[in-house]
Amino acid sequence: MTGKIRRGRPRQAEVARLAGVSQTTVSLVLGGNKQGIVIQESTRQRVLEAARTLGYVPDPAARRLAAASNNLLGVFSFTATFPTDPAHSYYPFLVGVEREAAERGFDLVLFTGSSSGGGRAAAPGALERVRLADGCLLFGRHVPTEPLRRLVDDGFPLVHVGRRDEIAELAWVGADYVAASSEVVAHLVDAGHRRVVLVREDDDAPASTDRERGFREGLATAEGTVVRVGAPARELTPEWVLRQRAAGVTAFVAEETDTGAVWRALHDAVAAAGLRAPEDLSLALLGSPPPDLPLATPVTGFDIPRAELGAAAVRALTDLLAGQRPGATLAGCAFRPGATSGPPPAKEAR
Amino acid sequence: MTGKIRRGRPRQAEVARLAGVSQTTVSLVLGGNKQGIVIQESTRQRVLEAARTLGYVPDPAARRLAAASNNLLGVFSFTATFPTDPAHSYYPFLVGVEREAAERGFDLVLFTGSSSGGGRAAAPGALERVRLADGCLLFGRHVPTEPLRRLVDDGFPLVHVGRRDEIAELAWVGADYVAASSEVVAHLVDAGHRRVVLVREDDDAPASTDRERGFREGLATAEGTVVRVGAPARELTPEWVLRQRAAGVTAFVAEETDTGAVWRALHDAVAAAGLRAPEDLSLALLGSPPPDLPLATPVTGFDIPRAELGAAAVRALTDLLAGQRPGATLAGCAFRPGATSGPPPAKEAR
DNA sequence: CCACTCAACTAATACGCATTAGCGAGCACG
DNA sequence: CGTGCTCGCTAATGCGTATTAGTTGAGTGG
Repeated sequence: MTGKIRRGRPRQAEVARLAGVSQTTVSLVLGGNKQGIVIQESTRQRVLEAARTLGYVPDPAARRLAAASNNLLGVFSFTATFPTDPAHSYYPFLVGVEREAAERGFDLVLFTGSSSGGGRAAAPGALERVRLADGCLLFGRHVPTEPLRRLVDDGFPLVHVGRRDEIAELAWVGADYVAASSEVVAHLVDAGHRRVVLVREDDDAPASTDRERGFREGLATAEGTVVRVGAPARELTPEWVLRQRAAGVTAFVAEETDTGAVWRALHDAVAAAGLRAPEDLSLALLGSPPPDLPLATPVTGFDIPRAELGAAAVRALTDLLAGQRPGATLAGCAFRPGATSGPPPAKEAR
Repeated sequence: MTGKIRRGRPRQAEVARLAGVSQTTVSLVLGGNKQGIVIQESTRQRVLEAARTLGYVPDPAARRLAAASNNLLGVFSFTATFPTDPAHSYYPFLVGVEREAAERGFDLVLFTGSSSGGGRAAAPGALERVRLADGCLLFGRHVPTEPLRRLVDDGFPLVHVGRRDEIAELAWVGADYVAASSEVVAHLVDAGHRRVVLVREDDDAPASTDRERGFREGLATAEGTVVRVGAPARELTPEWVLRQRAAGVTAFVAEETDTGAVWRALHDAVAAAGLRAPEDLSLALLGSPPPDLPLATPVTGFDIPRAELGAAAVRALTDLLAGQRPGATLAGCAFRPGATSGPPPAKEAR
């Protein structure tokens, strides 16, 4: 059978033969030539010409094996990178990742191991595959610690997108939720609110605690309470809202989570109580509203610069590759004035 | 520079030393051992034990070098894979691609060469980079023929997503636009329309000509005109719409393109003319509306099974890799009744 | 004119694993 | 007691590239 023609990829040796030089010379011309070995221009040109003619492309595996690099950056997440529902995807990050990687001459390897069968269970050792690339970007909060530590200990360049503290040596880039949350709350306080409530999930993810910290910072002299809810939809009732208002609360702040459950519940409770923002009270969201819940009015809050974070992650990773220790990047979030907040209602102010 | 400290990962050789066997034996025990070489159980156990003790993990690069394939499928397009505007992206295809690739144990390489700098000009030889993978998926209508031919001639496994006829040996998978377009138009004709206009871009991509063919087939006895526009937004004016109507046209059909420009322009022109679908005229789209243009009413047209096409492309590619010739796949599109079409307005019918 | 440097390459080797060929011991058979 | 086999394992080699250690031929200086 002729079908299995493995003629495909030309090797350096073939380029060498065509150019009438040694394989070493080809490697020197086409590879990095970090040693600064001098090659005559005419020879160089002959080699380049031959390589172009044959369509030579270096083998990433061989390159990697020979202890160099292969211009490949990995992208790994433990959920599918392209889930059926785009709302849960890393698409916004990937926009920045692709742009920045292209700019720096890297191609991207999407490790699909995690999503095998479209199911949940990741194959054991799936993470190990990333070693094919020069370095790897990690997405999502659910990357298990143990296999990760292995890679980190071996000095494999890794950058986690999103804050990640339990492995000290693991580089990460994240958004500055503290500053952004603080800014949103300060905006409310400036508008005249004296009592503000933060509603958050009962969960201690860094993203949540950061927001709470920012909330407190932004309060300054105003008074704030934090309410932790386990089951938002059940606990955030219209009665609860009215009770808070009776106690003098004029502004409600919700944290953003994967599901947007807290914001949804708060929003629904307010509506069910017959109240409207910003006339009767002010509402703010520490993040962006879930994309599947298109509201007529834009919500006061902030936008996470996802594409920028993706790009920053690539930069951090290439820094690592260059042997530099990148400082953990904290990207600023853009304040979104929105239209769900304003001055507290007159009758209740002061 | 001392470089990376190599002490991290143990090699098969070290496992072998600890277990008191040869490296070959370790490879046999831990690797596939496709040859079915017999190893005594006690030896096997000793090797496994040693591997566990040292925390051995195979080096994918070395493994792939030795195995002459790297389990990498390429994804290439001449526009950015993740454009800033998700509407233009291949996301829906990628959903299927990722799923299917994962199922078959392949990782994906996204070649960013095409999008370098976010600009249009592709670096010369960008396509050559795909040789790094075992095979490659091609997206988009604008992949230039010449570099492509090179790869095909070399026997490099390639599958184009979307019909592609000018290179006979190039495998492709596509949607059956002819049948789907025909169905949509027939739906209009059945509803009573006697004069229908198709608006398409002035471009001869197979996807466009197929739609036009389907349009003609669907007309049957009704009368149809095809209008080619170069600059949709400028040429499709409200006046143009009114003129068509005066000439007896009661239904307008637009082709779907990457940008959705034609549909947008048509839609806007109709609205600007003060006309409404389906009361005053019928509108249909040979494809899906751009996702960033959320309309209240669903549009009459058809849905391209993008994820399914992506998956089919991966299957075709792995078939090629296995040495089989895959038949070109034509996936059927689902008719979408929508609510922008109906019977022609009474006063003008007949 | 000979040791000596320098430019421009090349030969040889390492990387970690898979695979192929082969080797020694034990055993059955004639 | 020699031939032939099978079992269980190992030595050797190759994959494609990067790197290190030469090698050669031309020029330089004394």
